[in-house]
Amino acid sequence: MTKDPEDNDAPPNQPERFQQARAAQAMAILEDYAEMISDLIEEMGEARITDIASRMGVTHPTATKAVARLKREGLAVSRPYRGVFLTDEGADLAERVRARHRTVVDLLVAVGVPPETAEMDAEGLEHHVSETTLKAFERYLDAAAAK
Amino acid sequence: MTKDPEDNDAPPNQPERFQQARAAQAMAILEDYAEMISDLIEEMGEARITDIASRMGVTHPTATKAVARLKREGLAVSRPYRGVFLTDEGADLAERVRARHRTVVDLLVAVGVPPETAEMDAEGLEHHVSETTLKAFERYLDAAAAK
DNA sequence: ACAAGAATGTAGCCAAGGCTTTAAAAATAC
DNA sequence: GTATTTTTAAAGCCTTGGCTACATTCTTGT
Repeated sequence: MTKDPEDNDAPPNQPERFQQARAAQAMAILEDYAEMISDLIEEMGEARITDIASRMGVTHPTATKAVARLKREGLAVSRPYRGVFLTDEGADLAERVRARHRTVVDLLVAVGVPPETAEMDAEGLEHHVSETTLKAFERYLDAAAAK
Repeated sequence: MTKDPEDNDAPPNQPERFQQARAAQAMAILEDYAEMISDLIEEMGEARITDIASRMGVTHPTATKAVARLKREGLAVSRPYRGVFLTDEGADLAERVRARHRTVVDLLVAVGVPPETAEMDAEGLEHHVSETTLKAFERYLDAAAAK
């Protein structure tokens, strides 16, 4: 065992890595709700709290709180007893999230993950895929398609 | 806009997908701490609260609480003012996490992600990679190596 | 028109995972 | 052997994101 304090071969940026992973996690829920609201509006013309909750697998009060956070962040608007709508910024976010989700699923499938599993895992994975990695995924998929 | 309640083309398992992503998240921090403790023991012969905290990028009280959770889950043991050690179960977990981390980084690099970015993203991604997906990654890497 | 049921909102609880501040114990230095 | 410094612990606060229970408001059926 090396108890020598000199022998420190941990990457110096390791704390930042974890901090960044935590930051990504903080965005994750907002992203999920924004995308869900966007989906619901597209499919049913409006996003009701009840529908959001049931699709997210949470109770209505939880959905209400999440929507409150979205509103606080300027991503959504709503009036009491009415549906929830996205601001331009929120709609933008939802669109980016949706595109990223597709890319992640496609990449997983491309490397041999069963589609059903790819869908499952992408739900958690997508929030931690950086811009750089996303670009790399797109390039890989393009190359594979052109093969 | 389709307000027809019949038109419900959401996958019925969508709530489960989100619930599973949330469950994975709950394990994530335990996994990170277990792996970190394992790293420190290997590198320095013991894992001290101070070192754990500084590498995780948190304050010591936060690290202490995390260790308390690990102990509660039967993954670690420690006595006051002594280092932290992993139980067999904890060591097992750490080893699995470490292996998975390597596989994820390797796969990212294999599809064209810059190594530094791969390290970064893997920190968040790894916790959401299912067994099935991990196996697929391994097969892909084997195939690429044998090419 | 109004009663019943469904949807939404509000209040309050809990655990997790951060933080700061303060206290005690251990290790070290003199 | 004592004093100082470092490490650990303890207490208490905050936010997030779940929950249940209860109150209110809409909507709908008759």
